Amino acid sequence: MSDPTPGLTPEQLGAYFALMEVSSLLQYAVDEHLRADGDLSWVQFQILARLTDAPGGKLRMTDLADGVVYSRSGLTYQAGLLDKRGLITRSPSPDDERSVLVTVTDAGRDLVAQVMPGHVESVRRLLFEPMAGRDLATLGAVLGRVREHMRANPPRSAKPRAGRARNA
Amino acid sequence: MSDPTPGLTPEQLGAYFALMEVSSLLQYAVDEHLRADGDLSWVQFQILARLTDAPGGKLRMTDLADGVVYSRSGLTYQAGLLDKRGLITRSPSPDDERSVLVTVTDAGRDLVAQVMPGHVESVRRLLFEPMAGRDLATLGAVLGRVREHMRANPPRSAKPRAGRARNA
DNA sequence: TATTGTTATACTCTATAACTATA
DNA sequence: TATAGTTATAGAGTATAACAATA
Repeated sequence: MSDPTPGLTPEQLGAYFALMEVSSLLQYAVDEHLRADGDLSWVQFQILARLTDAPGGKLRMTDLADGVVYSRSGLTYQAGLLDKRGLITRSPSPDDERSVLVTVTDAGRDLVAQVMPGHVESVRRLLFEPMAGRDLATLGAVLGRVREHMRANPPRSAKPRAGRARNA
Repeated sequence: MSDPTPGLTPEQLGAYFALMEVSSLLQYAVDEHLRADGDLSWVQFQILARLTDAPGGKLRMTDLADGVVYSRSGLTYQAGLLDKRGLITRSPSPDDERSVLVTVTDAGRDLVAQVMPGHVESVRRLLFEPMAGRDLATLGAVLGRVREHMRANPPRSAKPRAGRARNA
């Protein structure tokens, strides 16, 4: 980090570490709130939030896996937990009998609504409070571009099927 | 996310999600490389890198816990693994008999050196390739400021002692 | 009493591979 | 044959609390 960093300028290195630390601290804080306010992990919250946002509150497992989890069995596990708690429902898709349609229940929507204010407030306080309007615009633009770049350039060892469904 | 987001503008929400996804993808990719090139996890790499960077290659467990891990037992666990592999050494501190001084071994330094090029190259390719010089400057500055803000504002439920040593 | 660190334990989450069923 | 999903299993990592030792 002092010297053995050929290929990255000190400025880049600093930005890299700052990014990793900020996201780590943010996720930790947010996770804590979700846990306390609704007994939800970050992954579970994301699943519920995506469903809440989807038309009809329904998504296929595959669509859901996309971006939330890095393996299918991981999603099955999390969906199992949410199902047990009555926050989602799973049923075979009419279109494709192989697919499973996941649907948020009313209880699921209620829980999201219950947890959202505190969640959002954490993010606002920790991430955006110290940020000027101009900074926000740049940050959003840059990170958006980086995200697209990363999605288009999956790690060389991207698994053909078990990998993050993002690559599918 | 469509509506239930009082307190965050759509722009903020977008930046928030982009940040989380970018850091998640980056960490995943980087972790994969570290694992493949040196059988190291991200946490283990951070420990070794910090030691490599420290004067004399030595740090106390407490200093090391700071920022790397969220519990002391977690650090003990990771240090145990690195110790077993001969990458670090642990010995009682002369100054304070309670403390343990962790030292990188030559093998540890070698491993860091071996892993660093690929690591840095991943980061460069994924994170900085799509980034303009001006973007980098802003990103670094903003994230640096956010990091300071977060360090100064630990989550309300910061544990008195078990918490991330950062708060100690 | 407070701090440093370890240990025991329990638990969560993840990933791999094998398997079923449908397209 | 390829895709969607589940299951079994095994392993990595984490957190809590209890503990010992030093300041």
